[in-house]
Amino acid sequence: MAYEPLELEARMQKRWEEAGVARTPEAPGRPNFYCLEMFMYPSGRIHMGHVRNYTIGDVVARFQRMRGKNVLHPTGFDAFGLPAENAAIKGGVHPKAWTDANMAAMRSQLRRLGFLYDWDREVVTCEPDYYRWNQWFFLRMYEKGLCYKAKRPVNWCPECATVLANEQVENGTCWRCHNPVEMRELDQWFLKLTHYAEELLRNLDDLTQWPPEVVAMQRNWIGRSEGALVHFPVEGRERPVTVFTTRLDTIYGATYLLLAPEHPAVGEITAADRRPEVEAFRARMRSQSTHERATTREKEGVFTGAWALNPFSGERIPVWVANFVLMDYGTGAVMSVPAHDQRDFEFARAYGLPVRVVVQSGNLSAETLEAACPDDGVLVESGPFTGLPNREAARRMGAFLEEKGLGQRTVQYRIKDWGISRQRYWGTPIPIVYCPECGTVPVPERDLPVLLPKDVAFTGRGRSPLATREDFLKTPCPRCGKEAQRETDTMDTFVDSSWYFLRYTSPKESSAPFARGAVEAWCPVDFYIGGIEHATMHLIYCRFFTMVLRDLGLLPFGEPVKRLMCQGMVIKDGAKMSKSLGNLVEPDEMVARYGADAVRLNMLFVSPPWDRLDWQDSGAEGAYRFLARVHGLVEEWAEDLKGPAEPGEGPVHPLRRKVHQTVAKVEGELEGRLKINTAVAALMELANAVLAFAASYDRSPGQRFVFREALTALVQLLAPFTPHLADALWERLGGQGFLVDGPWPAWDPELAAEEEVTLPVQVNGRLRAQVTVPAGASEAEILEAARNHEKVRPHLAGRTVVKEIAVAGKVVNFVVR
RNA sequence: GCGAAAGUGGCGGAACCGGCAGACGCGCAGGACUUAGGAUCCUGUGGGGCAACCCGUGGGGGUUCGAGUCCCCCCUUUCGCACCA
Repeated sequence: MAYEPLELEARMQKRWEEAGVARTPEAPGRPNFYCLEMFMYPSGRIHMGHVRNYTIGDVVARFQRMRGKNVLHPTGFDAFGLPAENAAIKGGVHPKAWTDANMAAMRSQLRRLGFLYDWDREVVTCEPDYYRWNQWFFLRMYEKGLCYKAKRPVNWCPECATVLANEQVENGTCWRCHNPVEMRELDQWFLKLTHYAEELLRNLDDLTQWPPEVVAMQRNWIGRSEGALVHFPVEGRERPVTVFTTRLDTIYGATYLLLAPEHPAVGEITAADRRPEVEAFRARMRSQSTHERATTREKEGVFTGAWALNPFSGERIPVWVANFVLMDYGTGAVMSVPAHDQRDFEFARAYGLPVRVVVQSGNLSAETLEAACPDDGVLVESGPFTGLPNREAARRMGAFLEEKGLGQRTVQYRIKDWGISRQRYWGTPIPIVYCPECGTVPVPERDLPVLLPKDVAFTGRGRSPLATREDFLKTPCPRCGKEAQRETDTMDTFVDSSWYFLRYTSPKESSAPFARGAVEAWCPVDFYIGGIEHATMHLIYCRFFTMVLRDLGLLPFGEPVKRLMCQGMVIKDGAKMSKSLGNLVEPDEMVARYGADAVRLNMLFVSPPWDRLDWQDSGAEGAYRFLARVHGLVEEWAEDLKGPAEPGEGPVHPLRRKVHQTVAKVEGELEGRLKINTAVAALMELANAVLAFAASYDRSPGQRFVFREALTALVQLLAPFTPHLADALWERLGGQGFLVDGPWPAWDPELAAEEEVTLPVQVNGRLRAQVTVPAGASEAEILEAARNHEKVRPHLAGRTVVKEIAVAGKVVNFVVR
């Protein structure tokens, strides 16, 4: 029978379904393993990026189950979000209907690919059963002071008509639509990410099974820096201006002060002496978009007319406003030290402000300086601190600062609190009521969930659509009963994805977000796979949530994921696959042609999982041919292999050795470094060896034993990669049940060991011959064999052997003169 | 600009600890079987000589008996951050 993957796969999937093989096993006494892939946004259809991500996960999940573990391998949908709402605005479909239709289509695509998901545990975040717990967490955090409302300048995307979190702004543009982001002063709900900044940073050291680039990106994102707050008295202002600096040692070189255009002190200190140019400058800065501000490199500024006092030197220095000083980092004010900071240097040169060297690291002179010098050195012109090495000086100056009440040492983080308010419909309603009497009142737990109303007007602009529903908006105050108004913003969908992995452990739990016992049994996640684009969004947020839930007493651990892998991007014609570029490749057509097994295998084989993969439609054909050969082998010999077989006497048959080596190789890859492409290559090698063996197979019991062992092992090893074919062939060979429940073949190191080794023989490092010696040969025996090799002798003749090197199992090298 | 990763046949890639460079596959070439083949099977496939041998992992230097792998300089590509004081 020819290899007909469509028929075969349909048959196997039906039988898996009937037998319920995907149900999560919870056998007592077996170790648990939680294999998770980042769940999907229901954008429409599955594309090759999904196929790659989920195939890698499926291989690991199936392998671990074959190894005898209980494996939790769930999936679901990150079902809230803007595209559903945009579709509603554009096409008049309700976001729920749009989402449901997409999920149905994607589910069937996933099933077709044969992924072993326990669909009974599916989590869909737009369901009230799920999002009520978002509201519940919100209230718990509110009680603990980890959730608060504040009026703050926030990132606003005019295109999406909503606020964005700091993490969701890329290069001054919206992470979703890539239009320029503006700053707007809005009342927003925030989660206190900064409360965990230190722990988020510190724990990174322990995430040794995370890709180092993700750790680096998070470290950079958290952006810890040690420094000091220093108060500079300003003439004509009661309160001083406080700056943040990491270079307190350079304070004697601070020749002027800089304020961000938005700094509140600017208005106060210019009030006495209204300088129109200051207001004009601020107005111009205000009119710039975030993107414009972020990309302008020229240093621009204007003198405020005010003067400050350097608290260390007592020097009178001018106060300027500058475009490159950011209001949202530090205090929005900096002391400018042009000799030792490049930005300050450029500014000073542009406006003719004084440059003073205060850390001498050679023979720097203010007159000849061409760029700022940030190097370490010895303090000069620094009052009582002159002569000290600058690092030592920084310590003493910090102590001095605090002693004299001039400021304090502090730590600054770049990471900010997480703004979660979204002025949109398709998300979790924020469970807050505003009462004219009682103020901000949290919705009592017994009234959860606050249901998202179905019918609203999708204006797509301005206020949240929820505000258009009087019956949603107006509600009695939970505290005093008077008429009050609900919060109409919804939550950022990243809240939904911050804890979904916990919900999978007990998805039907109705009295809590998750069952404590179930979470303790399965979590933290053993292996998590997803795209690196979430390095500073989802992967920070879910770590934060885990810490918060731990501190709320809900979890016994503070890190969600033990091992993380980021699969490489699937690109097409040099560009990332995306709907907007129109280069999405869906698996369906190829699956219809070559079968799911071939598509999966090709995806795994063609490059290491974490490398970028430029998609070529042609690849699956090779995988198909390989599978057809294996299929043909089993079809041809299955009957014969039922005949008498016994292990023969004498040396280990080379095919047996290859079998045991291959099991060791594949097992090692799937257990360890996961360079899955080389595991697939090893399977192909084994298949080639079996094919070659079959050509001279003599049907003796001894050979039959070797043949049967080899073919059986090959089929078992294929099971995680190409489960349909493997199960079908397993049945053909007389195997019981489905391979996902094992057994995984055992390998014997003695059978895998080579009896002879072939060593390269070099003369002066150049390859001259190869010698084959017994595996246990001594150094002397190896050298003897090498010396006498006919191709080596001429190279040694008439020369003096200076050195003989024999590295067991590796190489022989003669150094001659 | 700063930071990280990477550069290997016509292509995807392999070489895990410094030890035979190019596993495995695609493609290509020749052959077999065929009415035919874009099916299947066999053989070959880094370059030059077609033998001995020489050259070869972005370029240049170095360490070593031995370097794709380690060190220094340079080039290129990709990714991340982007005035973080």
